Formats: sequence, structure tokens, C-alpha cells
Amino acid sequence: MTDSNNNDFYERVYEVVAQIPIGRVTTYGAIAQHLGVASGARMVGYALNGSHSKKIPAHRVLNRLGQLTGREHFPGDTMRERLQQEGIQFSGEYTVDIEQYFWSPDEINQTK
DNA sequence: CCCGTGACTGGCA
DNA sequence: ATGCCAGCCACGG
Repeated sequence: MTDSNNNDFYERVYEVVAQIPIGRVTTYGAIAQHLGVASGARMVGYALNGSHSKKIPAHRVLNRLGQLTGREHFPGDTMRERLQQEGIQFSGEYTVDIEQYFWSPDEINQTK
């Protein structure tokens, strides 16, 4: 193993979120499950509370319905604007086609 | 130490 | 298909 997975749960979340490709989104549950805590979806969201000081694309993390549940934690409509800026189309005012843009954290090790 | 809250999810009505 | 309830884990007061 590597010394890179010694990080705390929060750090792991930041690492995963940081690997989300542009134009793609993932869910809290997917990240939690990837970290080995299937029921830790809430913890992921909680962890992202500290992402304020991090330079990670937390706006690419939506809930399993594709809704921008965390938009209220962003200034104004930054979350929605950023996603649209990356070419993501909205199926609703604050909802996207999650099945169309879904990205799995397991693709991190994918050799392209 | 105990209680409440939260950027969630799945199941049931 | 939509809405409500309960389960989860971690952290702050």
C-alpha cells in the first residue's frame, strides 16, 4: 500500500472529489462506498463542510437524485453556474441528469 | 458524557 | 411518480 491512504476520512473525500473529471459528477454515496463506508454518505457531505478551505470541485458532488443539495453552501448560484460552465445540462432548475454525467470514484485508477 | 444536527440514502405508503 | 420516516456516523455544544 502507499502512504497516501493514511489520510483521515475527510482527506480521502477531498482526494476523491479532486479527481472528478470536468463535465462529470458523482454522488455522496458513491464516494462513501468507495471509501469503504457505504452508509457514510452523510459523512461525505459533512466532510465537504470543511472543503471551504480546500480548492476542490465540491460543486461536482450531488445527491443520488442529481440535485444540487449543497448549493446553499455556495455563494449565490456558484454551484449551478460552475456545472453549466463545464457543459452539464440541467433537467431542472437545480437538478441534472445524474445518470448521464455520473462518474464513479473507481475510475480514478482507470488507465484512460 | 449525553443530545442534537447534518452538502444522504433506501424503503414504504 | 412523489412524499414522509427511520437509519447512519461523526462532530460541536
